[in-house]
Amino acid sequence: MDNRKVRVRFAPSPTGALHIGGVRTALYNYLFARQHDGDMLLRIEDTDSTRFVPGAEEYILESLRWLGIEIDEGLRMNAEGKIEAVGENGPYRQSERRDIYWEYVKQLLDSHQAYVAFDTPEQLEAKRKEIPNFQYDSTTRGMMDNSLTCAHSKERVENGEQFVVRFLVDPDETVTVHDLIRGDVTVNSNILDDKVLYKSADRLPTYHLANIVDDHLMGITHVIRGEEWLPSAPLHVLLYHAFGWEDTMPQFAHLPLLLKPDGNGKLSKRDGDRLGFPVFPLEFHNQKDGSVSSGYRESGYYPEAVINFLALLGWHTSGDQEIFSMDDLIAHFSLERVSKSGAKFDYEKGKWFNHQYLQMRSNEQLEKEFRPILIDKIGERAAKKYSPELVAHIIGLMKERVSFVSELWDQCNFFFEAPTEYDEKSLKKRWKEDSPKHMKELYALLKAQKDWSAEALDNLVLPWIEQQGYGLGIVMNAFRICLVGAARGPHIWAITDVLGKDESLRRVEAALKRLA
RNA sequence: GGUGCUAUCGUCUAGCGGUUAGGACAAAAGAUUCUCAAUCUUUAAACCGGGGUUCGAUUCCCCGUAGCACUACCA
Repeated sequence: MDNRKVRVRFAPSPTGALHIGGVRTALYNYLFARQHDGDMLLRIEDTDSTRFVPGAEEYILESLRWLGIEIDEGLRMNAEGKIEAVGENGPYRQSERRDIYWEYVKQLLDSHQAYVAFDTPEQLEAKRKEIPNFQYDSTTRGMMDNSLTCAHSKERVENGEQFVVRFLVDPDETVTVHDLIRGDVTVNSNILDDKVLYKSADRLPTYHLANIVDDHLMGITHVIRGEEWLPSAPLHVLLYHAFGWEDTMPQFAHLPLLLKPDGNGKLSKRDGDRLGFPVFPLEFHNQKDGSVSSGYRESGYYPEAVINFLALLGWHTSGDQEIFSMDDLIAHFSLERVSKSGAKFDYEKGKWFNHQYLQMRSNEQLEKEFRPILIDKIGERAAKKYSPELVAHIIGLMKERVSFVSELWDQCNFFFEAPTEYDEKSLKKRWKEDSPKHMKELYALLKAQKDWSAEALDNLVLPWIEQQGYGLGIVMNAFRICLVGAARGPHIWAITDVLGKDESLRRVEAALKRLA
């Protein structure tokens, strides 16, 4: 069984935006598949018709495409944004596989490993109230309304009465789940209940049945999923046994959960709103409840940074390496090195990763990303005056200090716009009584200067300051305020270099008018 | 309540019986500079508690404690 080709699947349900924890599950599946030259499948688990959210499926597939998680089989989004189904094992939406599941449900019914139950939700609710810790199992099914207790259940089904099919769990059996991350997990079957496998109301199976049947039919070799599934894994093992599929039962790996950055509990949609960071890869407009959730893409993250960040939440190599490309991850990833405990989500570190990836980009690349922002800020006509080369040069001066392209404007705005007001704090600290006098003299000095190179200005202004007996810091900072409007920015000659002589002098003039 | 999983700096983690318990984020300090950042250097910061096993436990076992998950005709 172990020389089969590795096949893993990501099987989200279209009940909303793809949670960042789900993204990590998809990523780990993908890394594992690629590393073993296996297949990555995508299947949609939409067996709960009541929770379906329009657009969620598209959203999930688009997210994976954006992140560079490629799907080999099943549903995926192509470059044109169209959803396509590839592979021989379809359909890949569970809602389209009704007939398949019913065949297998019948098989279990015929072999007396499952039975039909007529108890209504209301009756079950009443039982739970009546009996503390009520569980539908070997100790209670004899007093419930099902084919085990009712002689004419066949007729009732034929008469169209609503029913469910329950899995018959034998008591006092030891069930062992071998988990690739946690080792053997053993439970007694007494704690398991007779899970509902199928509902006649919508003619759809529940997750448990659909999951096992699909994984079997699709030749899945490794089930890599969130830890929340660990408690039901013994049930799944029992189902494989019931069908006689022991030999091809996939191996399990239950991933640790992503936890809230503060406090306790697993990361939820609300935490994003509450703490001000995205918990979804892309912005999502929920058509069902009208809510809008922010996304990493729209927040200015690079997919590589999100991938890198997520990969390290719950997995690490033995070395000190922090920056991993997708190829690096594929080369180094192993399930054995996945942590067993949950990881608190540290948004600050996510920003740091984006900073790293932004620094790796060329100025020319960043210029392309920044250009729309520039146009938005100063208008198309004004932006045209700045060549790609010049803007790339400006970005080169400032990129080290930002984590996102969107932060570039606040750092670079003075290159494109003369100050219209002067930062009060800077003035208080850096604009002295003598500053107007200094600036007037500096203005005259610079006006007479022909060579405007940084080197020439340095050789001109510094000796002059010394000659006059002025303080270097006092003059330069006042000059900076004239040019920038505040005490910030790169080296002063880098600024004069970009602005040029005319604009630099104009700004000194303007400042003198306002501040003298 | 029941069942299961987990437990190293504030956070993500390295460590797989003997280490000055390492790295990164965040924090602090210093250096640098005309400013703000960035950068560099440095500092502070952890083995949940108790029993075993062992010459020796952060590491292995048990108990406790805590956290998390599950406990639906949801996935």
